[in-house]
Amino acid sequence: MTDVKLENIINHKVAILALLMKRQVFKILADNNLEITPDQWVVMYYLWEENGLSIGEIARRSKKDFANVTRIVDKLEKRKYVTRRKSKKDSRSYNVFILKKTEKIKKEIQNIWKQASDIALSGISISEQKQLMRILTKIENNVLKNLDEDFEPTKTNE
Amino acid sequence: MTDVKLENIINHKVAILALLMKRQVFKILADNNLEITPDQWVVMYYLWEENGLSIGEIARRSKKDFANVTRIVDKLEKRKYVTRRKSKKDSRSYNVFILKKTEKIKKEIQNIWKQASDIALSGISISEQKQLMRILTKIENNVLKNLDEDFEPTKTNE
DNA sequence: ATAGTTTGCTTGTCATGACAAATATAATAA
DNA sequence: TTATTATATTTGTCATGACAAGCAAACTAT
Repeated sequence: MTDVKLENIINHKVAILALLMKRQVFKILADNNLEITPDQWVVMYYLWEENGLSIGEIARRSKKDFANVTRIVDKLEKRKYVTRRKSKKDSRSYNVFILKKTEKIKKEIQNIWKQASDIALSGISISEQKQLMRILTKIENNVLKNLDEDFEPTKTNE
Repeated sequence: MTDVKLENIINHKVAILALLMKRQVFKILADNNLEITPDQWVVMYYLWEENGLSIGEIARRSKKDFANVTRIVDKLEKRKYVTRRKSKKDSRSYNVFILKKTEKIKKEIQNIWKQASDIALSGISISEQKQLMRILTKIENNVLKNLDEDFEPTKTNE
């Protein structure tokens, strides 16, 4: 037998789709001369939701790696989109604040995500969309649960 | 208004899920002491399907960037999984061939994908799975179509 | 045949992801 | 208090993705 069909594996399907979608957003961003990346925007998004988050909190919310969030914030800081300020409560920690410059591009970037989403979902009914999101959330939880288990392999001390 | 909810954007949903799934497969590969990455395995997969593909053909089939396929093949070559041979038909081109060493890990890696897939899909019925794959394929085609359009912005000469 | 174009691949650069190691500070235990 | 441990962040390394530039071979038009 020809064994596993890569195209039928959900992991691969999702990986390819994510790749294509990211490529698409990159192109739209480039076409609009926005010098910001999708991941930088994701970090800014969480700051718009709650300004002054710490690096660690951004990492947790965005599900990104701490180290990588550090570097994304570095770049945003260099480009004057955000500032770091040492936390008064915990001097190991930094709070990241959005600067005014971001206001100008906020709407524009939101439009781009909307655009990308509309293209992706064209011809897909609302009920299908809901169904899709529901199943994806279920899968996400499955994977998250499994990843968590790895960190606590034996709960001997509870 | 709080504008766009990132969690509800399909692009972001898929991106996060892809991230988590990749993280999961990475962990499983590490746990099994396999010194090969998911993307390297994807390249090998296409070679198992058809041995002797060119770099370009692998890139097309895997939807990866040419440049990146070059580098993945470099690494696979260094680790003695594949060899490059200059094509007789087109001396710009290389054919990539799988070496015997890969046989040993083939089954093992297939099992890992299967495992990862099973975890992701646990509690999701077959009909939901089919529905999911169908919608994802539809979205994939939407995005692909849109990406293609960018390369031929004005079809004046047809 | 020659110039211009296309194609196949490589190399370089930047952004990111995963992970490990290092640092500083905080919290906790002895 | 002091030693140990935990936490927050940073830095370094490797793999990959996107993209641009470069090179060589193939193709095309004149």
